[in-house]
Amino acid sequence: MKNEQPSANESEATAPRHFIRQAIDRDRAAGKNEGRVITRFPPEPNGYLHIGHAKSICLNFGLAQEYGGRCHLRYDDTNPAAEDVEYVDAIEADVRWLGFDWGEHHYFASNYFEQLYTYAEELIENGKAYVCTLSPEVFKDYRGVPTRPGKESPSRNRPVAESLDLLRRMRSGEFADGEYVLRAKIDMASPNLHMRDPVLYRIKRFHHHRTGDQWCIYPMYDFAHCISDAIEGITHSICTLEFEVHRPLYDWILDNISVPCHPQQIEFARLNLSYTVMSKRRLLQLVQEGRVEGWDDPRMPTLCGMRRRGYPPAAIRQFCETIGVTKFDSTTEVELLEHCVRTDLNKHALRRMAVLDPIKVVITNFPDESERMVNAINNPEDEQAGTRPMAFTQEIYIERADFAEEPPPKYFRLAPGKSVRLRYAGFITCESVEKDEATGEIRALHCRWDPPETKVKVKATIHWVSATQSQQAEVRLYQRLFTVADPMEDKEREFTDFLNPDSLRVVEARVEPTLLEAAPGDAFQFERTGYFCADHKLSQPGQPVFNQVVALKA
RNA sequence: UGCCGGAUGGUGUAACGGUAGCACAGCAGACUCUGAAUCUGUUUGUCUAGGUUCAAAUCCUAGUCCGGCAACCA
Repeated sequence: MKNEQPSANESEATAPRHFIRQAIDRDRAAGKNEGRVITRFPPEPNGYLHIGHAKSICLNFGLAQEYGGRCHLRYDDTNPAAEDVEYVDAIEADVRWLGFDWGEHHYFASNYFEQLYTYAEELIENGKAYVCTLSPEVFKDYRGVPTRPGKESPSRNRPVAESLDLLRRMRSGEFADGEYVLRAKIDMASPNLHMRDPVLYRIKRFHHHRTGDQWCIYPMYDFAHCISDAIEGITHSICTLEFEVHRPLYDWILDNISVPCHPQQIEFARLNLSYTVMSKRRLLQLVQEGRVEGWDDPRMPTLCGMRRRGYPPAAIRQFCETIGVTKFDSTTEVELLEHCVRTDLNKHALRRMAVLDPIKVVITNFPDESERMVNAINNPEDEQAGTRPMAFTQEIYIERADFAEEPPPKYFRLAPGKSVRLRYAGFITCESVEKDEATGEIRALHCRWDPPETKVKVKATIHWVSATQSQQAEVRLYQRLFTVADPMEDKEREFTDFLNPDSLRVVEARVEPTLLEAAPGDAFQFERTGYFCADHKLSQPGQPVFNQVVALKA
């Protein structure tokens, strides 16, 4: 399937003026940054991107596009203990797949290590930072708690020259991990814990995926992030709510060093989705415990999972626009995401017939060996998609659920003595039921056939495939990964207790022969059943495996 | 019990002193060679209490409830 780029008016058409757009409008009206809008998407390469990241990606890249600016892709790779190059490539593939392009603007915080270090020395020289010798345990004690102020470190008034010397020796590898840290000199009595002389650099002997063993000291997020933003000339540094309390520190650092500009940090609420979990830690746990088949398992809320599942990127973008941007911590119902997926696929997916749980129907008045070609419409939403021929034969398969021996009230489909229309192929009336004598299981239905021209009044049309011409294909049916809307709600139990044991069901379906030519990623609507997509991992040439993207509405 | 943020139907959002709107979900109906799509109708909402005003979701005061913050993580 083609990955169409998001058009500029894709978001503008329905764009509500959420508070970040309003802030940017105000800045531009006031002539701030000469009206430029430069944003950034700053993932840490320590896990795979999920639908929550998509919200941030669409926001940052979308805003840049909307205002004629640009968005940088920058890795926040300041903690080599957690990060790996494996994730870098995966992140890029996901952002591209979503439809966004960073152009030349591809950066790593680690590219700035030398500059960052220079700013650290500047801070010391200005008396705004010092090297502290407190051990981690004592350090914690000195920090105090939210309701009680902290205590000043004995190192706080260390002479500038001494701190400078110590920092240089930290860098040169003279000390053991954790022996010294560089701290900002702010206010140990601040009600904001992050302002109580926060750590700026720590000694950490870890091989970095980009800088190798060049460094044994690494900057903390708070120090690296704001300066990286300033170096890149970011105008609006958009992040999630939990960084709100970091904003005073973000501003303090930039106010106390000679950076070229001072970006503005703006926080918004991260996405929560019902019937799933969204933290990297828990997603990793599902993978490691083998609860799913990997990060890209189609049941995962990861972008690679959704890609395999067959979610169109345009649907995810539409979803991200629809949910809006606020500072209110909320949970969006997964039904809305599914609605966006169906809306997109309804317009674009070719229709095909596939019988997931086949039961044989023998047409009693149809000549043996003979076949009748019918014309099936490929996509009623798109005339350009044309038609295809389908062979109607003496024996066909229909869905087991489309026959009821004792039909309940309001059951419109096939039953003994009752008629239904076969999609594009006339009508059948059930004359007799052939059962296995031992088990009572229905083996086949014997039906009389009437051509399409016949004037018959039926309430239902069902799908079918030729028994002799259809092919076998593996189809994977998915349900929600969890049985409850909020797997984290019950604090007494593990979220894995709520895993849905039926989240994956594999069936052998009978499909139209042309479906065997489906290429990985091709999406179809199996009529009356749902949307399906050829899996790019499990499919073999000529033998596709289909993932259920989403069912049709009941 | 400290600081920061937040509160509009079941859910997500809009309205920025002037008719509480949209989408999803639900329900009912129309249409239909997909019980889909489409179309129509419809149930349900401004956290509470005061105040300002001709007029308050919106401004003010007090409260209630919810989220975040005490990694040498990001």
